[in-house]
Amino acid sequence: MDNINLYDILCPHKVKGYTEKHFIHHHKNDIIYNQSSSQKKIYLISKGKVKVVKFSDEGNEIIKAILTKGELFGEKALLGEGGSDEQAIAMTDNTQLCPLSVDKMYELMRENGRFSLEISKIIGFRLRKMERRLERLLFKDAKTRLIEFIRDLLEEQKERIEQQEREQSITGIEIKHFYTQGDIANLIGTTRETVTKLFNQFKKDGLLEYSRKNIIIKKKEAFLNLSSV
DNA sequence: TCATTAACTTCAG
DNA sequence: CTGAAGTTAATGA
Repeated sequence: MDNINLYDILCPHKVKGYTEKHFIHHHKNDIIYNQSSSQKKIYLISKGKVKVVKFSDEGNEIIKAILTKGELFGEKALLGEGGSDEQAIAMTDNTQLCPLSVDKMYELMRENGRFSLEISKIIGFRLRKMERRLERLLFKDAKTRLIEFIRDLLEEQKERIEQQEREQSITGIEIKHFYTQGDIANLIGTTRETVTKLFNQFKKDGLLEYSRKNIIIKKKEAFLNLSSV
């Protein structure tokens, strides 16, 4: 996955016909859209954190993704899919979004092949990622799920990390992230406490260290070779 | 092995 | 200062 530099392509008013006023602001827990929003739009996050959730019949929420600056959501509208029971909710105050109507999106895609390609890549990638996540939740234990979650992050930041490996000594690999332990717990279907415990266990084993902004992988090889059930 | 509860400490805004 | 995040331990499925 290359840089998700969609933000550069889309939002900074490079898009003709867009004015300053196309930003939307949300507060924490605001619903950005839900099943009944007829106005289907694609959103690009320019500030804050957003979760895409779905509610089961019992009413508990299943978190499908947690997204942040530069990332895109609402892409189901593009596929014409009735991804109906899906909601997007702001997780932070002062969440800032760029909405794009589906029509505008199509227009852009028609006019600009490069843009169109980027979008398909992102959507494809997202879908695959979600599938993998679901599979994991069904068959693996919490520890494995966390390991694979981190592997996904590694994969996503591959280019940046490889460059880092070349430039720096072998003391560690830095994965940047924006997840709290609670977020991670939600995404891998476990509890905050368990995530804490696992991170501490990894730390004790000298494999990696978690902090709010990054995860440092100390022993990549050892980590990658960890139990894959 | 892990979720749950619950009490506690630390952190960020 | 306050609420959120993170930690730790006990308990039980």
